[in-house]
Amino acid sequence: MDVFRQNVQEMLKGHGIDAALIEVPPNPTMGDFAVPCFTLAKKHKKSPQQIAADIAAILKPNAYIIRVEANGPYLNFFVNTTKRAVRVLSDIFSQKKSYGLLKAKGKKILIEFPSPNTNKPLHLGHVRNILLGQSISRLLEAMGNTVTKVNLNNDRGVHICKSMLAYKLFGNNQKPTTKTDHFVGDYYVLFNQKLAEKPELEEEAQKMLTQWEQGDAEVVAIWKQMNQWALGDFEQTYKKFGLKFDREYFESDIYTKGKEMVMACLEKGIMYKDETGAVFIDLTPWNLGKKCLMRADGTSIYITQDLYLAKLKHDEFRFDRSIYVVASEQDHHFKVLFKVLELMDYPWASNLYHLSYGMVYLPEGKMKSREGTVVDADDLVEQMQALAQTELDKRYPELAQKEKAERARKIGMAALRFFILKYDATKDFVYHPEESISFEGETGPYLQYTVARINSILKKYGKAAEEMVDISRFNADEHFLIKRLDSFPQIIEEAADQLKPHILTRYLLDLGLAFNEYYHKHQVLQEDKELEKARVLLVAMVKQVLENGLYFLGIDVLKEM
RNA sequence: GCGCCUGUAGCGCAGCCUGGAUAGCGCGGCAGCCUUCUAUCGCAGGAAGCAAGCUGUAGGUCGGGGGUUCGAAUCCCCUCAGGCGCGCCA
Repeated sequence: MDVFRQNVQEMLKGHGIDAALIEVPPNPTMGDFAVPCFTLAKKHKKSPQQIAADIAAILKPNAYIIRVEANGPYLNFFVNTTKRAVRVLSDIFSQKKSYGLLKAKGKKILIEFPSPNTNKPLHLGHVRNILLGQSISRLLEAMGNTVTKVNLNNDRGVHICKSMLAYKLFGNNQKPTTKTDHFVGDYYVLFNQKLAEKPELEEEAQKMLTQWEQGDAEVVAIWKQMNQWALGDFEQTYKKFGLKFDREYFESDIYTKGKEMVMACLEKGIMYKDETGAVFIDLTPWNLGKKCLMRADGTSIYITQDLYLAKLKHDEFRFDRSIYVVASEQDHHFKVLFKVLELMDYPWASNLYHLSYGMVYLPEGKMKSREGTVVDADDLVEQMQALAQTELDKRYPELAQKEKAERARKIGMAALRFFILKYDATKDFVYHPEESISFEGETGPYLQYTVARINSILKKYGKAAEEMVDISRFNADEHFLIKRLDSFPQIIEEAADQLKPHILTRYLLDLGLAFNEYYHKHQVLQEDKELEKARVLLVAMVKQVLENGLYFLGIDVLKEM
């Protein structure tokens, strides 16, 4: 715990004030810590104002807390800003990239994402999924956990058969001419178009699934071919996001094991067969209704394989916690899944967690993959980079093509990542490409630009920042910046504990904003060399923290914009 | 019908879990700083606003009602509106 807060706690010990009452005042001019005295009023039969004044008069400041003031019904504590500055700056200076990291937690955490279906390419929704998964993985690692990233390929089921059927009927054995996952997706769209004319296709797709499960040679051959196309080029998309998995699962490998688990439950009486022969579980006591786990014809259902996969993941990794990053549309599915596993008596069932996230819309409206009106992930990445490129062309027509393309890539991705991660995951939002790439406002490029500005100052300074500076030269604005830097480790911990990257984005914007205000008010490089040295250290540390924070969002910084 | 999520300035969001001091931030307004072949370390006046920065300013029944509390955006109940789900799809 923070040495300053500890001091406040100790000061309050003899006054019957619970440490839980200590809070941070809304405004920095009110001090660094505060205690509201309302609750003491009854006990002491005095007004809170009087109590605050009385206690303030008795409390003795020390080396850490240099001032205690009564402010109306509040007790306000002011820390020794010099001591804080020394500690914060030397922490960042010595820890560099590790500033904000914690070794303590040491849990084994599994995180599953983005788990695509192999009948269509990745789209905007997957992008949110991937960005959340990556960011949360990094945050959890920062807390000293071992994070295992796994991906489940949903490569079997009726939906897969639909694109297969369309290809079989209308594909004329054509080979892909486009990115191969897109090629597969086009047949899924085609299926749904043809379905409007020929409703019997629905039944045919279902029949195809049965044939697939029975190992029909022709069906399996089409399946293999199309899956290879889909999966092969998913890799390309993952690469653009720098995404690698520690373990990949395939639904086609595991679904039969799920059926075995269901059969076992049937024997134990946890599940039952209805009059048609389909297997159900009754979850009405938990207000989750009845759930079918196996069809009368013996074919498996999505949840069936998920039952086994949960167990398999535990068998393989002995996780302390297993996180599923999946859209909120499936909230119900996961409630059911976790409840069934609990009823099956797996002790680890309580360590499963569904990280649910909302929809992403575009200004044009909702995406429908059946109609092919999705925003494709690859197109989106490309579009963002093109937007960044245009911006750079305007500003630096002289810049070498190669350098410009590299900057455009980083800026485009930063725009995308930051815009998507800045929203609370539970919420739906509209993605505005143009707005996200703006260099002003709450964007990734704004923060990259802030870092680039600092780089520019440091470059002009010409030397490395030195640790030993005259702290007494810092003014209130500088101490305010330092206070911000001081809170970074807590922010990381909070974002990691709550699995909420948006807490971090908010912090980084605050810090960036605070720095830019400072930048305009005070000149870093100047005549007074002692002051210059101190300011150089401060801005270098601001840069370090911005970079550390952006890392957890997967955003690269640039030397120059 | 039932369940879950959401409702905070013109628009987009944070704050709600862990109740406290004037409800923050961004975009857009307005007024400036400023910029105008480099303000990413720099700065005369005028004009313009092409601007990736900053300041000030306007703008709020925290969806509505009730309750708990010394104190409610925050907790509880009711209610209205929107989204998602309640599949032998995934």
